Amino acid sequence: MIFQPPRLVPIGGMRTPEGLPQAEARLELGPAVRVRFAPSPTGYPHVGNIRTALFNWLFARHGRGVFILRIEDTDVARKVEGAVEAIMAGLKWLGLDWDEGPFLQSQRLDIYEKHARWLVDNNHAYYCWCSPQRLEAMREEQVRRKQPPGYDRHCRDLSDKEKAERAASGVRPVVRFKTPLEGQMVFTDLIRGEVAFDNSTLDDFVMLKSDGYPTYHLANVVDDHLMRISHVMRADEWLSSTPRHKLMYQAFGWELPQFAHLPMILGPDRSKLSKRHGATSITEYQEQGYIPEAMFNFLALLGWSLDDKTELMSREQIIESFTIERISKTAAIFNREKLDWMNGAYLRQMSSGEYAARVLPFMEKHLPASAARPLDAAYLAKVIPLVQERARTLAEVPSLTDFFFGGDLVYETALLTSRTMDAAKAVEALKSAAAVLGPPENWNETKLEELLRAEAVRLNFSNRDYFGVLRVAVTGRTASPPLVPVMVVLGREQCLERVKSALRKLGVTA
RNA sequence: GGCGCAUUCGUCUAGCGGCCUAGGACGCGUCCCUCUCAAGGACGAGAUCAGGGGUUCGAAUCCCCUAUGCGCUACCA
Repeated sequence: MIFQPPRLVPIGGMRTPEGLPQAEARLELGPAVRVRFAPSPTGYPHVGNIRTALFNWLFARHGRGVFILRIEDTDVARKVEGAVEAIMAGLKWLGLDWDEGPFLQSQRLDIYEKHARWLVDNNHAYYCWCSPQRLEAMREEQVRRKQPPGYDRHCRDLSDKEKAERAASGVRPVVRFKTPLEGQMVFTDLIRGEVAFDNSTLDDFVMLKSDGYPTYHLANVVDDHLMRISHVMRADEWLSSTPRHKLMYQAFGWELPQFAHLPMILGPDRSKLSKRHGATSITEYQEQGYIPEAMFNFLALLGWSLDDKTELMSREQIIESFTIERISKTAAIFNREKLDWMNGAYLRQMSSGEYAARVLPFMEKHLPASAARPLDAAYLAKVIPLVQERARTLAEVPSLTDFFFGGDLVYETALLTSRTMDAAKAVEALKSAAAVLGPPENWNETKLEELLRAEAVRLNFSNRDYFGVLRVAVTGRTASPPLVPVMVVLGREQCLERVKSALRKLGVTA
């Protein structure tokens, strides 16, 4: 159901050889910018993958072009169940909408097979029957002799008789590309400039596997051409594959797209991002209470910048100013602390209504069972604004506010006392507070604040000490939003109850 | 090992020959505000621009070498 072929019509004028499917385009003249995000569903999408998607999307939106989603599911063995769904969910979460696709390469096998056969028929590729064992032994030997590993081209020059024999053996061959033995592949990368590779360092790579599936190289090149991709924007790890791809474009007689290899995103240990680096999947960030606006902004700044100072930018502003020219060349380490800060900054600038709506799912899920479900929306609306500027992620909010919902507070009695406040003084302070909290007519913020401050002065307590014990008694903790507003939300009954409970902890029974 | 790419504060980055005694942000420290925690404000520490050679009147910026890091080197992507 996820495969929705766009309405494509063939166009003329391409230099595709006869007998092959012709390139397609949405209209006679497609937009100049056509880019794609082409993940392989071998795992859940991490921030590096998503950053690549984001840059492609930004480039498309900036240039009023087309953003295509293509799933490169050509590795049957490594395919992970649910990965495609996770990829799409991640894109949707960040608001990266695609204009065409998702295309599934596994449903286009005949296309790649045709192209591979065309290359064989036209002497650009050949069948190879070498067994995995032979290849393995060959590699070991090469490593042992300190030679660069690579296919020894054993099947490249088989006689017709030998080919016929092997074909008759029933062993399913792979198709290998016939890499020129000499010469150089030079191409211009939009980010790195001119890059050159000697063909002699390239071996005859496999394009079509024996199971009939294409390798990345074949499927990627064929699809990029067929889908009329104008700019191939992908992670830096693909840079050294680009000469192979150019060779294929040349063999097919196709026009080369532009290339832009993005700097990698590294883990804290400076290595390629992987499962070992904690929350790698983008969906985990969502669960941890990061909001898409912040993630979008943060990711955009990982390898791209607007100028020397602007950090917080709207999605529109980023689209407007996004250019390849301003993408940096150097790999970046994913800095969680800065994301936390940025997420907090986005959370703080949100309207309280919007904020409450975003927090609600986290409250429903993480608040203790003592909070009756469904949660009281009106009560929540009073509680949540008290922590809006205090949380860096939405996931922190339940634990910051749980004392608003619990019945009995659980805390160490020692919290009620301090260096400047022994048990006797704590009792004195709490008793005086209880007297203030008693009369219902005292229950508004200004009055309570005024009276409590007066009590602190009268009993010769610092505000810090006086409000401190009261805070522990009422919230069960030493840090909280401003006490008086907290108490007003909590209500008279609850507060008195808790002050009494604190006094009991201190040995006061009356 | 071979090939390729990269190299500015701990981290993200600005810088594309003189505006740089290198700017911003996160984090960190101090102070202010303050009932605590945050938020906010002020100030500060932190980079001999990987090292060495050139080119130039002048280099973080251009060239070369070295070092280091990363990537690729699969019938993985």
